[in-house]
Amino acid sequence: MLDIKLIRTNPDLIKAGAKKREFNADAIIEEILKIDAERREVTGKVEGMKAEQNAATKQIPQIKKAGGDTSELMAQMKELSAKIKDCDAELTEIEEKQKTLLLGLPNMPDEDMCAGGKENNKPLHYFKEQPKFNFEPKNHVELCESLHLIDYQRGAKLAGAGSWIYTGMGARLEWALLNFFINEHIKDGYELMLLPHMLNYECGYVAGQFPKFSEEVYWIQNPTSTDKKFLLPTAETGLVNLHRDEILTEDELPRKYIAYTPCYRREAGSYRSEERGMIRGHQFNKVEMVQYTTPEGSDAAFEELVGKAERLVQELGLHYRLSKLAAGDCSFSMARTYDIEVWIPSMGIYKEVSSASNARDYQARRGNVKFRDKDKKLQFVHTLNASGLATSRVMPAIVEQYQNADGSVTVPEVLRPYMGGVDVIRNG
RNA sequence: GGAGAAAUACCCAAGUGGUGAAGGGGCUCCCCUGCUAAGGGAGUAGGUCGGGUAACCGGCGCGAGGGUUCAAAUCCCUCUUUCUCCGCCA
Repeated sequence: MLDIKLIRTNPDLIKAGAKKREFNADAIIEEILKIDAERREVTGKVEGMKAEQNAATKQIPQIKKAGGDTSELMAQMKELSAKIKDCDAELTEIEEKQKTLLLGLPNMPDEDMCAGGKENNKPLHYFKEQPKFNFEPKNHVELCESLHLIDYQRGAKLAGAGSWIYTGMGARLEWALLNFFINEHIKDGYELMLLPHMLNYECGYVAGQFPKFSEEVYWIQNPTSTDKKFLLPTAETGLVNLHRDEILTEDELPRKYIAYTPCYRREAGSYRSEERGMIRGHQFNKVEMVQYTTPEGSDAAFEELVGKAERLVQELGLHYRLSKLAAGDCSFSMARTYDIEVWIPSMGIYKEVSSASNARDYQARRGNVKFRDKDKKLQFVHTLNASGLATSRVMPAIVEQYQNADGSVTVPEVLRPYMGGVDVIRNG
C-alpha cells in the first residue's frame, strides 16, 4: 500500500511510477484525491459532534448530582447521537472506498528501474557457457521418464494435468536439492521456519495477492464451516506476515528467515505446450528467503539475497543469467525484482529459478509492521524476498545440462553428499 | 466436534453504566546514601486519524465487529484467540 500522504502531496510522482509499469493510475489517483478530501471533511464534522457529545456526557451526572433536570439535554443528545450515527456510517463507507482504491495501486518502481514490460528486461550477466553436446541431447521429460525420476502419468491420474510425482532417484535428487539449499542458508545465519500451508485471508492481503489476484490461489472451505483458507502460492506469503501488527526494535533488524514449502498455484489458462514436464505445475517445491530490514539496510539486503541465490546456482554448476526486470514485469508489491534464469537446452530459453525482490515499505504498510528507530520514532520496515531456490526448474536444468551420451545424468558434486554418494543416475 | 472460563499497557492486575481506566512490577529521570544493595520522589496507555507553520487542540482506543443507552471496559449479540475438561487422532 502506498502512503496516502505521499499521494496527496505528490500525485504526479505516483502517476509516473505507475506508468513505468504500464499501469494507468491517473483516474484512480484522481478518485483517491477526491475521496480523501471528502473523507477529511466528514471526519472533521463527525469529530466536532463527538466532542460536543463527550462534553454533555460529562455534564449530565454533575447536573443530576446537583439535583438539576437533565431531560432536555438528554433529548438533545439523543438527536445528536442519531446524527453522529448517520455521519459515522457515511465516513466508514468513504474510508472503505478509499482503502479499496489504495489497495488497487501497485508499488512504485525504484528510480533506476526500466519502464515497460517483459520485453525490456535486461540481462545483467551470465554464468558459464551454454553446454554443448556431441550427441543428440534429450529433453528433461524424456530423461526423467527414462531414468524413472518423475512419473507424469500417474501424477495426472492422481491429481490431473500439471501434477507429477517424484519417484525413486528423482525424489532423492529433489530432496537433496532442498537439503542443500536449506543447509547453505542456515550457514548464512537464516532462521528456518516450517509454516502452515493453509493461510487466512489477511496473509494474502498483506503480501499483495489480495484483493486483486485472489483467483490465482486455491481456496479451501469445509462444508460445515464459514472459515475459508487458501493454500500458499509461495512461502513469502507466510513469512511476510510473521510480524504483522508488530513493532520491532532496530537492533533486532535485519531479521532473516527461510522456509521450505510446496507452492500451490492454479496457473489457470497459462499452460503452453512447450511447458511440458516440470516447468509449470500446480505444486512445486521452493525454499524462500525473506528479510525484514530498516529502510537504510534494504539495498544491501537485496544484494545479499541476489548473491545468495546466484551462489546456489553456481555451486550446482548450471549455466544461467541474472536479469533485471522492467518495472512492468515486477510483481504488484515490488519496487524492484531481479530474476535468476537457468538455461533449459531443450527449450532454448532461460527459465526463472529465483526471483529476488525488494518491496520497500509496501508490504509493511499493508501488514502494519514497524520498528522503533534510534530516535524512538516509528518507521515501517522494508521487506524483501528471494527464492533460494525453486526446484521445479532446477531439476530440468540439471538433468538436461548434466546429461551424458548414454542417457545417464551426472549428479552435481555438491549434491552427492545428500544422495548417499550417488554420482551418476543411470537407467535401471 | 462438545462443555466451561478468559482476553485491560512492556509484564502482573483492579475495575458489573457516569467527570481524567486503580494498584504493583519493570523501565526512565531526580534525591539520599554512597562503589553492590536498600530507601524517598517524579514520570511512564501505546498507536492512529483530523485540524494547526508550531506550541497545541480534538476524535477513536480495555481481543475484533455490531447493538442497547444521553452515556459502555462494564449490559446484549456475532466472531477470533488462549486456557481447562470431554471426544477423536499422527
